[in-house]
Amino acid sequence: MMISKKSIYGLKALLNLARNSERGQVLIATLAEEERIPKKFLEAILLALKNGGVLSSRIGKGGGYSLLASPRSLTIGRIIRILEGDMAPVSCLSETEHSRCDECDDEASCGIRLVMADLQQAIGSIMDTVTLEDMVNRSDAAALARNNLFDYSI
Amino acid sequence: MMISKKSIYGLKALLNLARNSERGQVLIATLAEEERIPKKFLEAILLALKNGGVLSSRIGKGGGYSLLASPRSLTIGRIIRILEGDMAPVSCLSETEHSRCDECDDEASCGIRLVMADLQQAIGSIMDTVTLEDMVNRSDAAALARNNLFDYSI
DNA sequence: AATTTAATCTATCGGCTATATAGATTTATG
DNA sequence: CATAAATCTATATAGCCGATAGATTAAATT
Repeated sequence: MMISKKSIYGLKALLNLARNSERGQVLIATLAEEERIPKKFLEAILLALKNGGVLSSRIGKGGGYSLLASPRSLTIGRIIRILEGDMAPVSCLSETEHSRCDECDDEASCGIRLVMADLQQAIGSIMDTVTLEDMVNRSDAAALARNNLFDYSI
Repeated sequence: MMISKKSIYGLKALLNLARNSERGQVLIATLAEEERIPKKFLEAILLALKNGGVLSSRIGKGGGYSLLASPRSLTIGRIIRILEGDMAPVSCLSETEHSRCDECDDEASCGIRLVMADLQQAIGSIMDTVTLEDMVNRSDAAALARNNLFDYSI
């Protein structure tokens, strides 16, 4: 039921890029350091995101990674699907490989599947709606609110 | 992001018990066979559910397991929490152990955490609402609809 | 008391996946 | 050509998931 570190790291890196669009190409090493992510691990993650069409990269001097999609159109769901593979709570609801349930005779009337389909729907309605930009904005708003509180409390 | 087999097995066993309330005490072996669950594995699951206050058991001849809570009041969320431990999408949102996030400076303004909190809320609003009885009813309704369709299509 | 039944406890195991690291290679820049 | 940086290949380690085996305890029946 938990999101992997891979996805968290990926999200952090993307959020960093979204926040610093003026920097152009950013080095893996820079992202790794700023977000405290194991560099080698981040390599694989960014590569996957590139293959997923979310990032572009340039090799060699002056190279690095940059966002391909706009933060306003890039949903967290798309990112998680690339890194996690799927967001189905049970395998018989997988969007990619329809691996049918070994154990249940009739999928259509499986009570568990029915509930899980609702759950999948609820998850999707958040994940496929919230964008990178939304996350940045919400984060900024929260930080601001916190600072204001801090100012007055002293 | 997926629910473990442990939870699926547990749910199936509980649904079986909910459907056959007239049987009284039911053997692990019976549940294992009817639901095609590895018996030894099911043992541990039922034991956990008993310790979670959901089942009662009787040892010895004529013994077995039976539901302690009523199917109408037993939510799927409660079951999953017992078997899965938690339903938090990220560890820093865990309900049990508040394991604070290693890597993020300020939890309150972490964009990822903010979205995941919404997700957790959405998940909970389903899981803590749907009961065993609901699942049985929905399953029956789906099976009925399917059979009717079948009747007319011939 | 003896026997049978069935849950409970203890221990273990293979395999898979998540996380992480190392080194070699390719591609581009100047 | 030298340098910089991504990319590829390979590996390691740990931990957890799913599953199994055997011994033990508790209750019921005879």
